[in-house]
Amino acid sequence: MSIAPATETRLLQGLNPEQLAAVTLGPEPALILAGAGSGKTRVLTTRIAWLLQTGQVSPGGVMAVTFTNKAAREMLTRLSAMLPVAVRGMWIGTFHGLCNRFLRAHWKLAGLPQGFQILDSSDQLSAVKRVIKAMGLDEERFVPKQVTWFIAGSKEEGLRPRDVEVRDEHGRTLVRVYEAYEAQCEREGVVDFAELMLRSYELMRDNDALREHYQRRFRHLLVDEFQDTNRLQYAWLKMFAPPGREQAVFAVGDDDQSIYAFRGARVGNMADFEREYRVERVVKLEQNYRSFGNILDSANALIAHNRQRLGKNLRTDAGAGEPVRVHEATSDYAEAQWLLDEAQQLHRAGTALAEIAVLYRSNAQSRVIESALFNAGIPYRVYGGLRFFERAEVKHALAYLRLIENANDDTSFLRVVNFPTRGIGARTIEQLQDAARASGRSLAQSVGAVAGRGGVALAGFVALIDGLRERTQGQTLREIIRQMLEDSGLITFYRTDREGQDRIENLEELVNAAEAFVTQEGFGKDAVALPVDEQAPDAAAGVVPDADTGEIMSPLAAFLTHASLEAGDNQAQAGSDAVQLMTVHSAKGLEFDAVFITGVEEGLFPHENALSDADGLEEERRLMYVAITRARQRLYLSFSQTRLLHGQTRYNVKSRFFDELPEGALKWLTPRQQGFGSGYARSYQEAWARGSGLSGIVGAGRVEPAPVPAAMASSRSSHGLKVGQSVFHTKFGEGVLLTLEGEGDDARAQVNFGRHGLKWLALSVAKLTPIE
DNA sequence: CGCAGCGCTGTTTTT
DNA sequence: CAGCGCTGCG
Repeated sequence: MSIAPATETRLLQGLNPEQLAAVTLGPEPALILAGAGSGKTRVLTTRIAWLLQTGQVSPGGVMAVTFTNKAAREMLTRLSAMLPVAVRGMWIGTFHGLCNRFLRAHWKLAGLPQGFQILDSSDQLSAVKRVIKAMGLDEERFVPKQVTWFIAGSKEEGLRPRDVEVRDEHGRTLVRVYEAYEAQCEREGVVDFAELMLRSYELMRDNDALREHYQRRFRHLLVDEFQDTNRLQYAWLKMFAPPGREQAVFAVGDDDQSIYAFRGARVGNMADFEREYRVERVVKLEQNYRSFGNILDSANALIAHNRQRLGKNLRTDAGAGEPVRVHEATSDYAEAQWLLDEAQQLHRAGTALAEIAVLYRSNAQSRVIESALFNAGIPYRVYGGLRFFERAEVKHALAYLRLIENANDDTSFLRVVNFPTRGIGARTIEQLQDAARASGRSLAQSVGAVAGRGGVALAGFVALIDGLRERTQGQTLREIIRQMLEDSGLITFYRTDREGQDRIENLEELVNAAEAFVTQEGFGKDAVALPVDEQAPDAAAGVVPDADTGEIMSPLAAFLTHASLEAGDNQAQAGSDAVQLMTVHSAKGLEFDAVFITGVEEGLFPHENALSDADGLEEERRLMYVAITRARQRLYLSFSQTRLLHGQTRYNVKSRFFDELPEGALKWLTPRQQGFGSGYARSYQEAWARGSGLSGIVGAGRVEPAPVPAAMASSRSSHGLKVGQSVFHTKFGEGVLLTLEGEGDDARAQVNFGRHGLKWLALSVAKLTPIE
């Protein structure tokens, strides 16, 4: 190794022994179990820098894969801060970004048109809808969303239509839809996200020369968030670096933070990787640099309840710190009010608002909190809303741009053929689609087949697009977009629209985004570097065109690719000092001085839909683990007795996760519930006071009656139970009565028994005793 | 063709 | 409750 030792020393300075071991591992397969806050990104980037600096690999021999653009950017930024390296030759990016790069280079071999465009999820949904319609299927039985899910799921398992196992008629039809969808994408020259992965995988698998070329090229592959990879992504990786070869795969992940099983992530890939690659060194990064002891103790104790683990325990040198504060509220509204007060106090004591995060399990919970913050005039930012390139007006504009690039993009055609309205109605489009279907051509190619007034209007639309294409020939991206905004009538339309001002601003912003895209440093690197794909590689000569040399694709096509691959930030005022509101999922990877985890209730967190199987519960627990480990100094957990959900008051019990946290690390801000139900008496009274619920309460059997307000005594029902009431069951223990149905012997009650779940009980059979 | 009103349905999400 | 998609009317 011909390096200046001084530089190497500087690079490795400050790493702890585990990190150092990971960073300086030899060229062998390695699995790094990186706990939350253990300096994972630092290890990843330092390793790349170290490999480069010590001359073990050249930039062109490095591939580093992440899941999100943000993570990829972060890696690039940190890397270039460490080393004055040309990041140019390195393949650092998201799985999909790298696949795009690969397919742009080898489009011909992959059987794609040169300027193929990428469908985002909403484009894909409308494409599937069209297929379902065209096949004359019932959308009730073949729900477009589910069909889309089926297609993406199949692709992510590596299955083409012919590979999918069919059990019944319904399955057979699904496969036919999948087939037709593929044919349609092919015809229109578009690919969806999963297709990017699958196509790349198949090309590597089937083309020996190409595969050998890339295997020779990439010496070091680094994978971030390995626990989130799906089957196809792992298979893809194995194509670039098969087990038992000399390439070094450096997989970094944390099985305890696997929270995406529901979308196909396979934690099992970690164990498979260890086995298949015969990993000798599993390095655990357990030193945590983020949180204080009580927070980590809570996280460790909680996650210890999961059975399926590789095993890992976080530790810190930071001391115990503050206790984890627990708050019980009477209602979601009260919870929000309390949280607001606490946040204000923190802020007054010097915590920046942006360092305060409010986490929740599902988006529906944000509303109450938002309104509390809004009314108090505290700035906040909600993550996960509509993102820039997903906004309707922006998508309209992009559709025009896509048509300029590719007239056969039917998805885009349908999106804007009558927007702004130009007298092209449903029946005209119907005729056009029939004609297109009959001739197997695109909509744009079929306009001639429609007669009458509709035909004229259609011809006018096609002429508009053609005109735009001709007029913008050779213009800059900025000019193209400006011209399109004018000619399409979008600007004019929104100018007369009541709420059009914001939309016009967004369209202006699109021009800026394009400008930024063109001038940004990375231009020409990712989407734009469009290599020459010289026919099929000459296997005999061993010459394969590589993805890093070649011609430039048009700025417009590059920009459209960028827009699909990176949906942009969500609109909220980034940068300003504001409380951060988000789901636990979107909090992954982030950290804050103070964190509120709200709605820690049975049915919500863990979510009721995840309770049907043990795996579901374990994923919920990992989710809670992720939430807890976001906090640096202060952590709050709160739950509420009642919550307005779907317009109905729900009566909740505190989450079972509280029983899994170390009592010594917690501080209850509200009186701890003693024995059965003391916490519920209040909710019941409140429910009564509000006039919801209401049939009254009678002590049944041996249990003493609750103190019943006089007004209620008159409305007793025969079973003596009411909604919101705490009850005791000999088998399931304490619970809260959610619903009452039927009369007399038919009366049934739905009860939330916390860890035993939601139960329907026949009152004539079940012994339910009210608890005070 | 466009709009108003009705009814249904509610986890988590990146690319 | 609230957002969406579909229907039916003008």
